[in-house]
Amino acid sequence: MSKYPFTEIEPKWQKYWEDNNSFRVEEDPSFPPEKRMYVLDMFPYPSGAGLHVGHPEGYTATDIYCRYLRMNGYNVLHPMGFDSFGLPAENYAIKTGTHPKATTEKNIEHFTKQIKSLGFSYDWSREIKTHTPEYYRWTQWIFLQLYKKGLAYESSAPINWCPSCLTGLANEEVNDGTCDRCGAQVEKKNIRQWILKITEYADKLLEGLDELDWPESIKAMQRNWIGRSTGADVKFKIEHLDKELTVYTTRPDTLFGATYMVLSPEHPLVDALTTDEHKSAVEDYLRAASLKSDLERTDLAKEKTGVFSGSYAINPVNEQKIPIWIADYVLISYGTGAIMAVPGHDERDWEFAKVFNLPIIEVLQGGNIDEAAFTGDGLHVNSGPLDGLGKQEAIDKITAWLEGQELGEAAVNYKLRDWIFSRQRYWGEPIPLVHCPDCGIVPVPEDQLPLTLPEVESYEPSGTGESPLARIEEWVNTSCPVCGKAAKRETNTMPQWAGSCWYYLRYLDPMNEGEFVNEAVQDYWMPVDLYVGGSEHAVLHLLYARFWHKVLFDLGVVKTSEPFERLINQGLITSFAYQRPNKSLVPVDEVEEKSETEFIEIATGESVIQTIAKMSKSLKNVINPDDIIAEFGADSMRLYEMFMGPLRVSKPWQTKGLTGVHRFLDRVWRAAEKPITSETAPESLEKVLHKTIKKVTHDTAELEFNTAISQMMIFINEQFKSEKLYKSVWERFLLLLAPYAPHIAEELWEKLGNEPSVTKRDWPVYDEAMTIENLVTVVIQVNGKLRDKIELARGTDKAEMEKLALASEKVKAHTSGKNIIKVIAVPDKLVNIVVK
RNA sequence: GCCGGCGUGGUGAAAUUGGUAGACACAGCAGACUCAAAAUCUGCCGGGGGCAACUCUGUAUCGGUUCAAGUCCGAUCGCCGGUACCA
Repeated sequence: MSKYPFTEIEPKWQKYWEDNNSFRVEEDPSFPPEKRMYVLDMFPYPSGAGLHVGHPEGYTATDIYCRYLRMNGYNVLHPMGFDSFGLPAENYAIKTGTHPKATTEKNIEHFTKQIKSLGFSYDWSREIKTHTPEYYRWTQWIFLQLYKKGLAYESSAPINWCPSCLTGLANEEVNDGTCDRCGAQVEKKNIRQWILKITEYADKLLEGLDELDWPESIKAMQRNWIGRSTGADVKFKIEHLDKELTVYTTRPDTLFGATYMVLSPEHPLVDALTTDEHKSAVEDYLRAASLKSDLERTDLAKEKTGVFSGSYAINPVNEQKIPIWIADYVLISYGTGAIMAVPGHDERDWEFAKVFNLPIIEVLQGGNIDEAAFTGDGLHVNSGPLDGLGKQEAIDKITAWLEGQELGEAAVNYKLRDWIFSRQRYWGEPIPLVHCPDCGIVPVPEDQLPLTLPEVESYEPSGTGESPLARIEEWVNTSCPVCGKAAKRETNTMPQWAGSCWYYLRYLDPMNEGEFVNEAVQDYWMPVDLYVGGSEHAVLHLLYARFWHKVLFDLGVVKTSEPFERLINQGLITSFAYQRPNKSLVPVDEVEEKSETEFIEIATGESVIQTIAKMSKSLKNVINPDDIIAEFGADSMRLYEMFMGPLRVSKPWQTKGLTGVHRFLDRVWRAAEKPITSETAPESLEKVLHKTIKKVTHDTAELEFNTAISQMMIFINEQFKSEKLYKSVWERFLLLLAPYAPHIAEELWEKLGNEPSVTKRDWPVYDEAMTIENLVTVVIQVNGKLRDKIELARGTDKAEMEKLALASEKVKAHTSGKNIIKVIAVPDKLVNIVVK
């Protein structure tokens, strides 16, 4: 394959852009507000593995879009940085003793080099790294604002504990009972933690979603995660005990069907409610439950277990005595940790009642409660005053009655839990608080920020679960900022999410030493007009960032209620892999390709099928962008990632497919070697150019890059037929190509004798009239089937079309001897003749 | 189970408001150039039937609406992502 000299021109133009600060951006007031765009990529965690092909996908998309916007007269903010606190560097430090800062900065250097080798138009002068004291000073400052607003509290409730990361995890960081980061089994553990009251913002986070231009799937995930439900809290009296038991239910209308109650094993009243007679059985059950992991309590164990406490509660609506059970299918973390069980109309309660032979009463008609719980709507029965009412009416009526009797009240609950914000680790932002024996918890004064990380000798967390910082005496021991007495620093650090919660704000004003971001600069750019990244951040990062932003909004320090106006998830880049008949996957290098559709596993000789899988080291199907750039060039890499398919869907990488776009660029290069003329181009070529400008303009604006590239290929195939290169046509084509393949476009632009740089030129315009053909192909159908095609002048009227259509010999063959019922003519499109 | 999304050639994919299904590529086949190969250029390329003109059929499956359905509606099957004892 002949290769155009991309190895020379790509570094040449990257150096040119850098030397000329081509992409540096300022808050220039001459751009009207609607011509200011903030286009943001999710910044990477600088892992030791370097860039993978997934990173450049989103980055290329935004780069093309930004270059396109600049050529259309926009002032574009397009920054890049690094999410550089994080566990892998610390774990590496534990293993090798290398300072996480050294590892991190080396990785950043590598990432920067890789990112720059793709020719992206970032304003590098705004680069931020979350691990630098200049940056995390303000992360700490924001934490203090949350603390002062009462949104941060200490607690030692049982939390998710990862025994491998030796740190606490938020609910959303646990997948199937395993740690989101390392995959280890998560345990329950009591340890002192800092927690952020994200639940206080549950409603705001929910409502804010409505106004956002985000994918529905992501909004649905966040709504589902917040999990708002409405119902009622109901108080139950307990027989022979002066205590009340409050339960939360979404179905207070089924109160007459409550035949027993269930407490979570961790419920505070368990002890008091257990009678002597049942004590040993209950204790055995509690012990067994505490030993179960989350995974065993949920995924694996659908079989209901439980134990009777010996006590009874009184149903407030009918004074019925109902037994109180203890069972681990009730979670302490949701609602009140206790439920009223209505086995007739709740699947879980039904299953439990079947196992323990508890009574099942029908209070709502419509199902067969001997077979299964009925959860639909219907008329109430056996429910006293609710009889004959439907679901919603009954809920309203009983809730009002409970409130009147002071037996309960309407209530709202959320699945969302507060956010465990502290990590017992070294490589994160120190939480800027001091524990004083007299004054209690005291914030570090803002003018003493940043509170920097001390040097440590060992990165191993202390055996007690405390952070390695706890062992640095000279750092931990400090004086109280209020009373001056000896005090101790908080030794927990912040989770990795902290830095990424607000980085988009710091890009606006990265050098500001007096405030986290200047107000006028915010007004100029915010909110983020387009945010592009992977859907793996659908709940975690995107929910946390929205939470912080809303807090900052309520504090009056940011002006928009939402940070990211429009969000797009790029699809995952997958790879081919091979699958055995039992569905297990085989690494690529253990398979031989017999033919296009036949593959065998070398070791066994068994045939396997080709399938699509995530890239992974174990499947040996990971593609390294460096190799691709070395062999085909950055422009080919960029173009291929966009040509593979729509940005938003996942698609498999095929290096073979890359040759197509590489050949296209090679053709562009060779086309430029033809003799240049300033003569007027033939109309046919000029027309193809206008169509190309139209399509590329539309598709680039809509981020439909794959079809824009197809159209440029059509243009070059047309241009290639010509012996000459028409300067005016060629120039405009190079401008279209520039956002997509900026290096070759710059080089060929210069080769035409033009001043660099193409990035500063105006986007070409098209003439609508030139995109329209005078002759159109009109299709003639008989009963909807294609029978003939005729070339007609554009705008031929219906009557004429019908006449010509009926005159067609091919049509006559299908209409002769039949009755023409109807003729439909769509101008410039088709004629359909309906016959019988 | 629930929520969200997707099913189009050998492969990646196009199809703007319902109006020629498969643009643009990859792979394949044939030819040109070449001593030869690579590269390049040209042509063919959903399936069945036919020497051919042509014809039947085809967008996961079944049904519906319409002059006309990949596109709209209903049901079913399959795949992907999320979530799951949240009362």
